[in-house]
Formats: sequence, C-alpha cells, structure tokens
Amino acid sequence: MKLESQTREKLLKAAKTEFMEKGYAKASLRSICKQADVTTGALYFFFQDKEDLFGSLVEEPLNQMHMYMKQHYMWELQELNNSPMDKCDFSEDSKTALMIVSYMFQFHDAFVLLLTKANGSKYENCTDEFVKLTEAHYRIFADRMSIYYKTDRVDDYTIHWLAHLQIFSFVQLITHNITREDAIKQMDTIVKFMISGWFGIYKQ
Amino acid sequence: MKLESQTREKLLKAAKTEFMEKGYAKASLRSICKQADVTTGALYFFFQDKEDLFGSLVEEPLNQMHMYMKQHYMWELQELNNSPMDKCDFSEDSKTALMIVSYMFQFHDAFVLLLTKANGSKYENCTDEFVKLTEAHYRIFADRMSIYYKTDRVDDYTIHWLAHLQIFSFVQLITHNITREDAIKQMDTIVKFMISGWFGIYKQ
Amino acid sequence: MKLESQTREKLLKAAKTEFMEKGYAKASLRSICKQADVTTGALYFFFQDKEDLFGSLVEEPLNQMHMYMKQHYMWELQELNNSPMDKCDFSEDSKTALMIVSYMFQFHDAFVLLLTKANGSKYENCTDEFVKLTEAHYRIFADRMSIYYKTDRVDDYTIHWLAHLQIFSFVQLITHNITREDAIKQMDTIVKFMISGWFGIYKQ
Amino acid sequence: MKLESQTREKLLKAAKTEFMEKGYAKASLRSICKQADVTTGALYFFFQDKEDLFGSLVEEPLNQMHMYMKQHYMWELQELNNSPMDKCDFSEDSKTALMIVSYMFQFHDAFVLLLTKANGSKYENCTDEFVKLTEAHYRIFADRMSIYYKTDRVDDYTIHWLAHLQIFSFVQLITHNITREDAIKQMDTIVKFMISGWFGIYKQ
DNA sequence: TATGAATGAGTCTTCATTCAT
DNA sequence: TATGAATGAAGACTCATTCAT
Repeated sequence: MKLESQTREKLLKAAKTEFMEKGYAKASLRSICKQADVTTGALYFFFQDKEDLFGSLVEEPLNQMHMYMKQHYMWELQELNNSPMDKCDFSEDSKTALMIVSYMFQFHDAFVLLLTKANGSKYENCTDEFVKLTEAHYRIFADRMSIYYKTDRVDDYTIHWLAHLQIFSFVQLITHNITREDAIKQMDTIVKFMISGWFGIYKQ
Repeated sequence: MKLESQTREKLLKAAKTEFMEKGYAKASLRSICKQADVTTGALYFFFQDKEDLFGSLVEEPLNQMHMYMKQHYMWELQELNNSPMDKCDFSEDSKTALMIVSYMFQFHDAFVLLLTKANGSKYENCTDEFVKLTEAHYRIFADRMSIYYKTDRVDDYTIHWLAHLQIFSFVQLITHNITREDAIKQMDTIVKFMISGWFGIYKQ
Repeated sequence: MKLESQTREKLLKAAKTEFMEKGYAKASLRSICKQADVTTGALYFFFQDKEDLFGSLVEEPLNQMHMYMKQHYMWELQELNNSPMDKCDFSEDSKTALMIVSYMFQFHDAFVLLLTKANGSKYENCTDEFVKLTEAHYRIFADRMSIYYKTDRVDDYTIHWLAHLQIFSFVQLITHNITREDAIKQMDTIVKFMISGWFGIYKQ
Repeated sequence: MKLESQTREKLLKAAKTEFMEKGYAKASLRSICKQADVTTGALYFFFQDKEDLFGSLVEEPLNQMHMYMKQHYMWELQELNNSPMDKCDFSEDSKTALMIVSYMFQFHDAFVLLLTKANGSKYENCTDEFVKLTEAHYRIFADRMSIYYKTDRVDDYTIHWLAHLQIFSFVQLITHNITREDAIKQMDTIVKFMISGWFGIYKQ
C-alpha cells in the first residue's frame, strides 16, 4: 500500500466535488486544480488525463462490485445445480440484494459518480455491464423456472428488461438521498415487488 | 415558395443525427452546419440558439405527451371516483400503457433524444416530469387499495420508485432497437409484471 | 419634400430608440428591424448602410447648426469691424448662446445622438467641428481684446480650450434631462461665468 | 526567473496600443494576441477576460487618483472649518490642480484610456465618479461663499456643471498632445479662469 | 417596394494537454 | 515532485451586408 501523497489526495477530493457537481463532461480540470490549490502540471504528474483522474475515483469499487457479483452468481448457480429439481425459490435474492446495496453504500460517492455522472467518459455505459451479468444469471434462472412450471421460455428481451429493472432499482437507492438503513428497508419492498412480478409473468 | 425551407429541413436532419450521436452537450453546431452544408449564420437565421434547435426536434412531442398523460390520468381519476368502492382493479392500465407507447413510437426519434440525449439542455430532467405525473396518480391509486385491502399506507418513496420504474420501462422500449409491434407485445409483459408486483406489496 | 414612406418612418423611429439605448457601435440593425417590424432588406432599400441610417437621424440638424453658427459668427465679425475700436464687449454672447440652445432643443434627440451616441460612426468627432468654428471666432475676439487691454496675445491652446469649454457647456444642457426653459435659465449662468472667466485671463 | 513575465508585458503593450487605437469596444483580443506574437490561450492565462486586461492597464492609477482626491478634499474641508469665517479664498485650488495634473501625467496613457477609450467597459462612466467627488466639495464651498457674500444659494445643477467643467478641463490636458510642463502652465490659466468665473456667478 | 434567406468573417472565451525547468 | 507558462483548436454566437425574387 503506497504512501499517499497529500497533493494527490487534495486533487482527488477536489475532483470528486467537481465531478459530482457538473458531471464528467462538464467538469473542468482547471477548476479542479484551483479548488485543490495545485497546479495543472501536478495533476498531470499523478494522473494521465481526465479519464484517469475520474477512473481513480471509481475504478476500484467498480471492479470489486463486478467481482462480487460474478462470484455471487457463480455460487448461486452451483447451489441451483446441487439442489433438487423441485426447489425453485427466490430465497437467495434478498441476500444478494443486501450484499449489493451494502457494497454500494460503502463506496457511495464512487457509485453515484459511476452511475449518474460518468457521461462522456468511458464509464458512461457501465450500467450495461452490471445488467449483462444480472441478465446472464436471470436467463439461467428463468429457464429453470420455465421447466419447473412447464411454461414457455421467457424471451431474451424480457430477461434483459428485468435485469435492467433490477439494476435500475439499486441505482435509485443511492441516487436519492436516503440513509443506508432506509435503503435496506426499501430494498425489501423492491425484492418483494420483483418476486411477485416474476411469478406474474409465469402465471396464466 | 417552399412551405418548409429546405435549409431548415437539412439543418434539422443534420442536428438530429449529431444529437443522436453525441448527445446535446457534446454536439457541435459547427459540425451540424457542415453536415447540412450550410453556414453558421443560416442556422442562426432559423433557430435562436443551440437549445432552440434541440427544442425544435423535441418540444412538440414532449408537450403533447404531457397533455395526453394529464388528460388520461384525470379521466381515470373520475372513473375511479364514480366506480363502487369494492372495484379496485388495473383494467385501465393496459390501455394507458398502449397509448403512451403508441405515441412514443409515433415520434420515436424525438423521444430518444429527449430521454437519453438531452443531457446539458433544459430538457435533461424531463423524465422527472413524467415521473411526477405518474407518481401523483399512483399515490391516489395506492391509497385506494390500502383502504380496500385494509393494509398500511404505502410510503411515498415506494410510490416514487414505482412511478420511476414504470416510466423507465417505457423508456427502455424505445431505447432498445425494437419495432413498434414488439414493443407493444413487450408492454403486455411489463404490465403483467407490474400488476403482480403491486399486489405483492399489499400481500402479507 | 418627398412623401415619406411609412416603413422608412418606422425604421427611423426604431433606429432612434436603439441608438439612444446602445450608442452607434453597439446598436444592432437586426434589433432595429425587429423593433420596426420590418425586414433587413427593407432597411437596405431605404438606407445604404448603418452609417447612412444614423446619418438620416442627425445629418440635417448637424448641417443646419453648422450653417447657423457660421453665419452668426460672420455677422458678429462684421459688427466688430464696423464698431469703434473702444467698443469691446460680450453683449452679443447671450444672443448667440440662446440661438444655439434653442436650435439644439428643437432637434433635441438628434443632438443627443450626435454628441453622445455617435461613437464608432463618422460623426464621432463632430464636436470638434463646432469647436473649430467657435475657436476661430474666439481667436479673433481674443486678439481684439489683447489690443484693447494692451496685454499679451492669448495662446492658441487656451483659445482652443475655451472654445471646447463653451461647446461642452452646451452639450451638457441637452445631455442632462432638463427642460428647454431650465436650459435657457442655466445658460445665463454659463454665459455669466464664461465672461467673468475671460476677463480673469486678461487681468493681472 | 523573470519577475515580470515577458509575455505578460508584451500583451500589456499590445493591448495598450490596440485600446488606444480602437477603444475598448472595438479592440480585438485576437488582434492583440497577434500583435504580441502570443496565442489566445496565453492571454487567458494572464488575464481573466477582456475587461481584466483593460483593467490591468488602468485600475491602479484610477484607484490612486480617487484616493488622492478624497484625501485632498477632506483635508481642504478641515482647513475651511478651522479658518475664520471671513477667509474665503481659492488659494488651495492651484495646489489641488497641480497635484491632479501631475498624477495624471505620471500615468498619462492609463488616464487617456480611462477617460477617452473605455467605452463599452465597466469604466465607461469613470468620469462621473470624479465629477461626483468634485461636486460634493464644490457644494460645500459654494454654500460657504453664499453665506459670506450674502447671496442666494447656487443651485445644484450649476454646481454639477461647474464640477464637470473642472474635470473636463483636466481631461483636456492629457487628451491633447502636450507636455507635462505645458499642461501645468495651461492649468494656471484654467484656474485663473475658473476662479474669475466663480466670482462672476456671485456678482450682481 | 419589400422579402427573407444566406453569407462568412468576426466576437470572446474555454479547454485538455504539454513541457522546459 | 511540482511549477506555471503556453498551446491551438474548438466552443457558441453576432454582425453588417447581399441578392434573387
């Protein structure tokens, strides 16, 4: 773990403020440097360019989240394969959601930047990545349910939409100014709603 | 004498392309003019400024949609008031959704611009307006259901989230490249999902 | 006298307003046309260019004033030559001043434009013309007094400054928002002051 | 390490030339940069905007002059209050004038810019400030004289005009191309003229 | 008489980035 | 480590003027 330079820290702090206020595209490096009481050159010593600066604020939480989700979904898949064919519930969903929300709140600002202020940067479509992961998982799960309930296969668009809906709901939780506790409470409602919704699709 | 100036049309076409590609903020008027093979001055003869140009592509469908939604919700409210207290269903929802989706597809590009490319313009929060309208309507409907099912009042945040979810689902329909027909089919699934979700919230 | 077109009149009126507000340089022909509810082309039918438009508002009063002053000074010169050598007073000055102020008030707006709003146009140094005329007259008068009072010749710079002072005082009268009556009253003070000042220069 | 950046100096020099030639409004930053052989960006590194560039040429002398005048007038006021009631002369006026003219010549160009080339900038009415200061002082002095000579109070418009006349005379001195020495000589005439003029107003 | 579309050089200003020191 | 001067292209927008109709 490297000893963090004070200048670098000042820059990161100022950058966070600026990006939060104006979003990636409209943020001004000049303005960040001034706020950090640091020269332009200094910024370019610590960061390659604007994108790198933004990345320094969000990359790690983003990658971690990806990893967590992948691992979690892999584990759930195993569970599913090991369980008897007639077991087909959403019991794990609350836990998954709790994990995701918890992690998001741990790096609250990074995720706000990532999910609502990244327009113009290479992260602007980062939501899609989360959607893709979730989508893959939902695809498998949905097929399992189709077999179990003997219904038609749910089409890909619907799966995509459902995944997007799920991610969107998480995004909402950190976008709106609520506390971690309220978010978790709210998450319960979300999960309840989503599960009921899923069953609705399978019902005739 | 051409009723619609050819230059104006060329500009609008080029503008649409540019805004679609880069979004409002990053779009360049210079680039638009070049693409339209027209001088800067010409653009400013037809449009007041960048925002006016964008508005010309977007304003009318937006206003119409607002009007339609307001009218529709008002009408539904009356229906609700006139119906017996024990009637409490979602029968109108499909129709509402159909109307909205139909209108959106009629001005497909305008709504794509409005809902996903307006960042930086005065329309950047236009989704919120739709959410607000829907929210108000949901609030009333939810209270009615609470009374009917003798459950606790659904809290405001949940109502807000539900409205946002609904709008988000519509936005998805025109954002993803699907035909009007597929969108309408998809919409059925959405409505089914949403209704089931609603009931899920009221269930113990 | 030509039958004045209504459009031309509207343009002149709008132009006067615009020039008064913003001055020649910052005035916008577009803005004038819009205010006059007339197209750009129309303006260029009636006027050659911006300068011509401005000129149409001020040229005539300007020329008239020049003529009046020239004539008046010529007449005064004759009077001076015809009068006995020991007559050397300022008795005519009040009349001259009255004439000038009266004429200025008759075309009040034109002179305000000319004297305070002409920056950027060919009239921007029009004051100098008036100064020159007055200067020439003062030169002669001062020399006469020098001979009479047996003093040194008043140097050219002083003459120039005195002429400028005189003109400046007139300009002040129409620049500040006072009525014609108050201006004339004020003019008496000015003349009294100026004459006393003159004598002060000749005194030891 | 140069204390005064050469580029900044070049810019200031070019700016002075340009402003002198065309006045604030018509001066072009592009032209200034070209003349200084410097890029646009460089200008904006040293100066915030056009007004700041102009201000850098002008602000300090302006403020100093204000201070000097205020201090001087305050001092004169004290003198007046401490002196016997029958003392009522203009003995200080020459000194005041000398000070003002001296200071103006010390920053000759700055005052030319300020007084004749500032149209369009925030300094365009700076003359008025000087007039106001002088006016306030004249008001007091005139009232004193009225009491002493037992005449009617001189009205405000006259006081304003006199102050303006005084300032105008100073402006003339640096506007016309004369040396500091000639200006000081000339100033004597001006003071003599003004004093005689004042008395003229009080005479019957 | 008048329209109104079109020109194109010009305005000030902002920006991310570079580099010698 | 950091400075701070400098780049130069690009941004939106304004303007007086022209001209075919």
